[in-house]
This record gives sequence, structure tokens and C-alpha cells, in this order.
Amino acid sequence: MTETAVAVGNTGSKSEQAYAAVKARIVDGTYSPGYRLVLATIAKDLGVSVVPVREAIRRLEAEGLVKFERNVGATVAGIDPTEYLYTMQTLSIVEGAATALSAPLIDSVTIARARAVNEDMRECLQHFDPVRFTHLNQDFHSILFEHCPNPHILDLVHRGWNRLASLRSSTFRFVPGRAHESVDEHEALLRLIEAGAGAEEIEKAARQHRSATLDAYLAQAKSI
Amino acid sequence: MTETAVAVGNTGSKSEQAYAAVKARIVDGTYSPGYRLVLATIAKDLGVSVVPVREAIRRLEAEGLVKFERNVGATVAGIDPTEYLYTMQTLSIVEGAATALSAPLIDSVTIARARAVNEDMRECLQHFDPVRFTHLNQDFHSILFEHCPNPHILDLVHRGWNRLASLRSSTFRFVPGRAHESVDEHEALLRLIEAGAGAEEIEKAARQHRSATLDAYLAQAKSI
DNA sequence: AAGTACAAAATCGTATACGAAAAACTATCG
DNA sequence: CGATAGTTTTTCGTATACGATTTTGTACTT
Repeated sequence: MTETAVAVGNTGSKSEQAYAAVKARIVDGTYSPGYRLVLATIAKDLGVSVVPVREAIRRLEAEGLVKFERNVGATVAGIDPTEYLYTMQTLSIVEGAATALSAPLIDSVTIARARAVNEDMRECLQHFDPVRFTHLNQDFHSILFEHCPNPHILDLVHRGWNRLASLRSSTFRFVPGRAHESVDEHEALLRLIEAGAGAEEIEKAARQHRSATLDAYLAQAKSI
Repeated sequence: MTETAVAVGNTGSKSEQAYAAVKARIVDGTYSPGYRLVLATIAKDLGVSVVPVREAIRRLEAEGLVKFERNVGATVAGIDPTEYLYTMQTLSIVEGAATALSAPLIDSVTIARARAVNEDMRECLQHFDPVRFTHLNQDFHSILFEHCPNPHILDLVHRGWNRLASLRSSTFRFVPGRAHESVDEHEALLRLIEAGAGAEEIEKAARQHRSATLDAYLAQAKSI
């Protein structure tokens, strides 16, 4: 327990540690977009050799969090507005599908949990904290997805979320007005599920819930 | 020619070579599902060290072509029927979306090219060759997707295809009856696009096109 | 004979080391 | 003063080496 390594977070493998460490630093903004990730530097920093760091970087590349160029190096992937658009659009599709697939399996207890989280969100609107709000938002959807029968689709949702995480703060920071609508749409979604609505209807609602956020962002971006 | 590794395909980096080589052997069946991928063996075989091979294997793991277990090793991922179901279901969703997004951008020349491929497929029905048929099928859809504005979604489609590629031959081998319907559905899809049908309608048609294949497979699998 | 403990082999994980490619810098020339 | 060629520096890519872990085989006990 005196082992510092354990404190950092020990999954056993150093690759894993390196992966978690670098990812955390990207997400929390220590490494901001464009930051150059030098293998040797990171390795020394983490007290491991370059090999596991290299593997970690390649994993992050596969997830789209870093951009990698042969014989040149890796940099933290920027949040190109275009990239944001693509990611959000893709998310709207896979989240919609995930929600529709999960809906028939959601029991009333789960609904109640999701509703409780949504109420937290509503309360959060008062003293608005974009980061906390975004976190709750993910919790809400995670509850709906937790019994999703298709793990691949669930994986795609998580990948999308990871990509967005490189935006240090949230979409809601840019489009605060959207937060309020979002909470209402969550409630509407819960009612649809409770009512046993058809898969198509639920999918459409869930998809529009996400793409409305995208549209709000685009409208705001254009107006600058 | 003394170097077999070079002949296989040289993109410069040895990781890349190893990746391509191992992937090719999985797809062509040299390494069949369950086959144990021993790093040192493959490395010696390709004339490189274990490091790039390791990286290649991890990439293949990320794509779902191999299963990797820490301190144990990698094996070629089996085509678990369940896994097949998940992959096809996911594909139906992302292909549907990709088709709908591409549709407005498809011009008459592209339509003509797609139709020509589909006619090849129709002709292929006579002296039926499942592998060739599957290949043409991918060509057909690739033509429809080639102007897809969202590269992420396109990437997801390709990932799905890769997964399915580990089934050495095609779905159509198991469900030959489906091939005929498939050609007809392709034509129907082309007509929808030509007619400038709405995104929803096109998405629905494209999705059902894929899931009908899945259903046919399931029905056949159950009847055994 | 079956089961357990121990030893040996196979294989992976990571560190270190060196060669190769790219980028940055500098000095020389037009 | 600007541009270009050559040199230096940085950083990556891969080979080799060794320690760690799991698996397999074997002998011993019950």
C-alpha cells in the first residue's frame, strides 16, 4: 500500500497505466489540443520505459484522442468543429439505436433511477455547472443503456463520448440554453419508454435529442 | 524474393507489414478461428522482431479480429453466432445511416455504376459463387457510400465488414436464397435514391436490407 | 489411482540500446 | 537580404535481452 504505483491506479500492466494516465491528462486538460506527446518524456514522467507508452498512444490514436504521424510523433487531437459535427452526428445515430434496443428491457426501477438523475440535472440548472451537468447527462444515458443487448453498439457510444471528452468542458458551456430543453426531453423520453412506445418512435426521439444539441451548437457557432 | 515479407506488402513500417500479413492470413483462412498467434513464431516467420508484431496484434484486437488475453496470448477470434448477430445488427444501423446521408449527394453517373455492379451480381446468380457475390455486394455499397459526408460513419461500416471477413466465405453461402432477394432490394434502393426519396425512407430501406439477411441466417440456423 | 506440490518450459511484458528518419539550425552563396 | 545545402539535434522505429507470469509436466503423498 505504500507503493505509489498502486495509488496511481494499477491494472497490472504498465501499458494500461500509461494509457489511463495519458488519457486522464488529455481529458482534464493537462495536455491540451495540439500538445505534442513525446514518448521519452512521458515515459520518464511515468517512470516506465517508452514501449508501454508507445502502445498506450497507439490505443489513444485508435480512439481518435490523439493524432499520430509516422516518424514524427503524436499530438493531442484538436476539436476541429468539423470533427465535432461528425462525432455528434454519429452519436445521434448510435445512441438512438442503443436507446431503442434497450427500451424493451428497462424496468420501472431503472426508470425511477434515471428520473432521479434527471431531477438532479434539473436542480443543477439553478447554480449552473456545465461540467457537472455533462457528467449527470452521461449518467442518465448510461442508465438507459446498461442493459443494451448489443455490446458493439454500446461500445460505439462510449467511443463517441470519449472523443467529446477532449472538449475539456461541455457543449452546454457553449449553449447553456440547451440544458433546460435537454432535461425536458429526457423526461419525455422516459415517458415514451414507460408507455411502451415502439422502437422506431423511441429511436427517433433519442436521435433528435442529440442532434438538437448539435443544431443548437451550430446555430450559436454561426452567429459569432 | 528471398524475402517473403517484402513480397507480402510493404508500406514502409514493419508494424504495418506485420498487420497486413497477419490480417491477410486471418481473412484467407490460413489462421482459422481459435488459432493461437504466438508472437515469436510470427515474428520469425515474417523476418522481423516481436515488437512490431505485438503492435499489429493489438491493432487487430481493437478491430475485433483477434482475442487477446494478458500474459497468455492472442487467438484468432471465432465467429461466435452471437457475435455475428451483434455485428450484423450494428451494420444494419450504420449502413442505413451512411446510405441515407450519402443519398442526396449521389449523381446519375454514380447510380449507373452501382446499377452495373448490381447487374453483375444478378448474372453471378447463375453460376453462383458466394465469395465473388459477397465481393460485388461490397462494391455495390461502397459506390453508394463513396461520397458519404461523415467519415466516422464510413469507418464504422468498414469495421463491420472487417469483422465479417473473418467468416472466410460469405453469409450467402449459408443462405443462398437470400442472394436473389438481395439483388432485387438493391434495385429498389437505387430507385428510391433516383426518385429523391426522403432520408428516413432510404435509411429504413437500407437498414432492412441488411437485417433481412440477418433474419434469413437466423431462421436457417434455428432450423438445423 | 487421484490429487497436490513442486519444478521446468513456454510465452508474454518491459527495459535498454542503437539505427533511421525528420526537423531545426547554421553557414555559405547568390 | 534571402535562399539553399549541409550539419546537428531531436524523436521515432525496431532489435535484442531479461524478468515476470502462466501453463505444463512430473514426482510424491494419501
